Amino acid sequence: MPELPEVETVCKYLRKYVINKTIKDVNVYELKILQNITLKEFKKNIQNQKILQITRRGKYIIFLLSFSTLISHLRMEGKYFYYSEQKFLKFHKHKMISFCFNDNDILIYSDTRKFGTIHYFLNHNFKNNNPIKKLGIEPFNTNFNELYLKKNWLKTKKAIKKSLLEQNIICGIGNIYADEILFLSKIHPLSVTNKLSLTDLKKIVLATKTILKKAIELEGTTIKSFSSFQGKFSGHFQFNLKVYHRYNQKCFNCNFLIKKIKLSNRSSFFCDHCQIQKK
DNA sequence: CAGCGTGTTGAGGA
DNA sequence: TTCCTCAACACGCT
Repeated sequence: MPELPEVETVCKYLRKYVINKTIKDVNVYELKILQNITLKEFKKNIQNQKILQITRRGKYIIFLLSFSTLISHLRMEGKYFYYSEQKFLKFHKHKMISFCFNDNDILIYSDTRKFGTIHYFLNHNFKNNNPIKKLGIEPFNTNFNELYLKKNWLKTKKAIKKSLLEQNIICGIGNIYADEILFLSKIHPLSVTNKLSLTDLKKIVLATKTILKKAIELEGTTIKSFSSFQGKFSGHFQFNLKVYHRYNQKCFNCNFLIKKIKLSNRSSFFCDHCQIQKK
């Protein structure tokens, strides 16, 4: 579900509700959510820590606590819910973890497919550790430009669509926005990555920044199940999608029909007529 | 009932 | 090394 704009939106709402709250206790319902720490150690350490800051890196949400760091990934369907009453806990069939604050408000992480993860560090030194360590550049970083891509894609022969999804080069782009970026850049998803010209790379950079910025403004894309917070805030970027999910519909530029192919088992939508393939 | 999927990882093979 | 496909994770939806 969530790509950079959706995660950014979730962060925005989380900040609104839980900044400066102190965690009293935590309940873990699905042990597998904890990636790098035992339940015992986690529970012991997190008590009485205050949430100082909430930031995003790639598709990860980073909770900076008084003396530790909690890093959450929503994978496909993870969602946060916030309540002032404990009784709402029982309505969440797929909850993986819940936090209870000093004022007895609660934050629930719910995930129907249970793919979500939490990494927990006993300090603030998370940047030099996985999963954050392996992430590539942020799309809004000023150093993200055509020269960065040229350098990193010099030897990359795979399809450009796949390259865009590699989080260790650029982080935050997922299947939806990759298709949209390539459409706006007029580049075919099967184009060989290192055959792209500097001009093409420049187009990709510009399209990436433009699309992600717009999607953040519209609070993300709601196709199937995405809601950013409390299950009731959904995005509006779906009304701005130019190719994604538009199979067999007319291209907004040229009226040819949008095509759909499978690339690494993921759907790719594109316009065969507008998007040029470099072999 | 079978197939699908907005994400990530690892195995196995070419 | 590099790249690919497939499976796994688990569930609701079509």
